[in-house]
Amino acid sequence: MVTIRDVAKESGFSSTTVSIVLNNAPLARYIPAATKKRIERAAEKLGYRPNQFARSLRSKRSHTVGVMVFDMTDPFCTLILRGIENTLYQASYLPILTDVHNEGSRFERYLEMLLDRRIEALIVVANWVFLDINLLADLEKSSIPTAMIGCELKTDSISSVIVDNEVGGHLALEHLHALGHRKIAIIRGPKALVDSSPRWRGIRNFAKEADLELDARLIVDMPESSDPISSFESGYKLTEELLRQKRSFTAMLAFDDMSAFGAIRALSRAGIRVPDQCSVIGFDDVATSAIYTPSLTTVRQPMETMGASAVGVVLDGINAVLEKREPTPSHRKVAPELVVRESTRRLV
Amino acid sequence: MVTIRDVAKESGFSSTTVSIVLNNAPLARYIPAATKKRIERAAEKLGYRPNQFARSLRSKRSHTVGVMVFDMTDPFCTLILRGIENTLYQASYLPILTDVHNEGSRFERYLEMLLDRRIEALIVVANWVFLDINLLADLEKSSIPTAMIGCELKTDSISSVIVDNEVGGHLALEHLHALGHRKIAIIRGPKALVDSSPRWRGIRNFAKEADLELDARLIVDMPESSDPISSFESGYKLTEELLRQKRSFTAMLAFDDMSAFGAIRALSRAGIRVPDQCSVIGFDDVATSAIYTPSLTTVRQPMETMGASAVGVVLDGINAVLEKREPTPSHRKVAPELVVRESTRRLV
DNA sequence: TCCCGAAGTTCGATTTAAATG
DNA sequence: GCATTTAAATCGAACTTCGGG
Repeated sequence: MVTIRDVAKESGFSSTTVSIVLNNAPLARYIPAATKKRIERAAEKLGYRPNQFARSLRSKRSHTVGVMVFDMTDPFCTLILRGIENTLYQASYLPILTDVHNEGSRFERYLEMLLDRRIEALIVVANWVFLDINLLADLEKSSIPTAMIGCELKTDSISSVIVDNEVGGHLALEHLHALGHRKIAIIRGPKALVDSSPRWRGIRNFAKEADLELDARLIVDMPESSDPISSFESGYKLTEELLRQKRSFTAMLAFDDMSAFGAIRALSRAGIRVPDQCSVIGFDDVATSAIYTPSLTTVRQPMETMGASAVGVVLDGINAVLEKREPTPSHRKVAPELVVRESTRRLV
Repeated sequence: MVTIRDVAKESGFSSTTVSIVLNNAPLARYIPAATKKRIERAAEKLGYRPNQFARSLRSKRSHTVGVMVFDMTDPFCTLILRGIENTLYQASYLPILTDVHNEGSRFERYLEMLLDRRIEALIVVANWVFLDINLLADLEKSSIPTAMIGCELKTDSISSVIVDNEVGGHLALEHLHALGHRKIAIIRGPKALVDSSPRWRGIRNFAKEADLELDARLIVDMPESSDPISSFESGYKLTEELLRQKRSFTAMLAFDDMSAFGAIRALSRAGIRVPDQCSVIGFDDVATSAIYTPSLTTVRQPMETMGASAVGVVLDGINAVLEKREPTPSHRKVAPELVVRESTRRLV
């Protein structure tokens, strides 16, 4: 391995000078162009690459950000990860990816490993998670800039980026209502899930504004569960149950895209065509939604943007720490967007 | 930050002894249990965590593996990443995740960054990629254990884990044939894609074995393209085109799941019900396949296993290097598996 | 005082060589 | 020579201090 001393020898200067030149440190102002050129040429010739371990040991910086995902297989993650990756890339940071599989023990072990690696910030993708108090305590005392995506904390010290669920719920019902639907079945999310209640609030608010009466017999709740597949299954079973009870409805507002897919399958099995005989709207806009048959009308969470935004937040935090300012956690709520596709249709 | 010297002071021994004890180094044999206990207690009391930078600088090890994905948004990646992550976790390695967005320049920059971090091995998830010769050269000279998933190289120095495409193609056609289908439309993959030709070979082989004549007018080719969405669109357009030409077929064998979804949409738009009037089979078994309506019959690539296998390969490589043995690259070909769901049906 | 460059110290752990009784 | 412990060198880069012109 070629070290800075080799470059020093090759160029005829000391390692100090080489360091100053190659890092373009403040002192480089004083160094004549000729010297710089000779050093740069020597470095190039030898193919010198600074040893990051040594550099990090001295500077106490890793240029690394930890990314903790609660469940990689959740389709919600993919675009968020893309947004995170892309923004980190531009800032020359590298992400260490960990997947806690929704297990507390794994969370703790990974957090410890990441902290040992001196990550400069942490981003947690807390999709579909029933938060554990202990984990939060761990996060808080980690004392590095931290941002959570998809889940707001009471804890003020941790930043968060979430979608405005209330606006989203409002948007979804508004869309169905505008298409003329009045008998609307609604699948609400699991009680313990943080998204469930604001989303429901948005729905109720719109109903009140539009003077639309929601039929309690058409409102069902998803059971507690912890993964996307069970969300799909819940959507399927709940819809099947509604159909068995001969409830009549012309549209279905599902908690998320996965449960919407479940609903579509149940309707389709029962011989009810979507959207001809029943409209279905989801929430999230996962990758599958655009390629489903029929393609799914849904309320999009701008996931790539959310990932990018979380990186922005923690990068600010890192800079604050570097400049010895107090890092100010920010809580961002991004606007969802209605994406109209084939699964909803005007009531005729 | 508490250092080894703090522990030394607290325990009353030198930092040398502390290091020996806490790492359970060979010399620890000679150290009396009482000493060990005092040191361990001191370390615990102070909450000592060794500085990984210093450790790595000395040991020249990072306990980190680079993971390069060519396109994160490809649904093919998700489970592979899960397999990689899970296996690394068990071995106490951490992955640095990079996504090259199918761009050569990004590949080069990331490769450099990863090498600078002294990753101990590299895993490349080369889904859906038209390989560039230059990139391979870069990989070869990197001289760390490297494994490619999804794409075999002529280069013998780089390990690979791929699915047996020939067996898979064989399996797919065999399934349709067993259901009584004889007029079978086939969507072949893009020529430049490495998977295309072996998969087609498997199809042809089965046809020969079963004395089944493939109608050339029912065989279409996907154009060159570089992402999963265009695969979906190709499937859609090619099927639409076949229908417009009034070709008659009772089953469709798509190149992959994405093109199968496109085909299903085209059939469905044309009023042809799947599987009642036309069976469709895909390849891959991405997450969407199980939740599609109808759920998709497909040839599964055991993606999680492939990820785990790639980790196994490079971990062997790392050990070989450590023990100064010659690392032997291995080329694994895993067996695909037919997954029968709703989208195929016996011809009546 | 300004410019240029070098010697020496530091970061924190591991390891070699050596010193005790 | 044996069991036990440690001083000192090392890894590679960055920064502080200093000296000569």
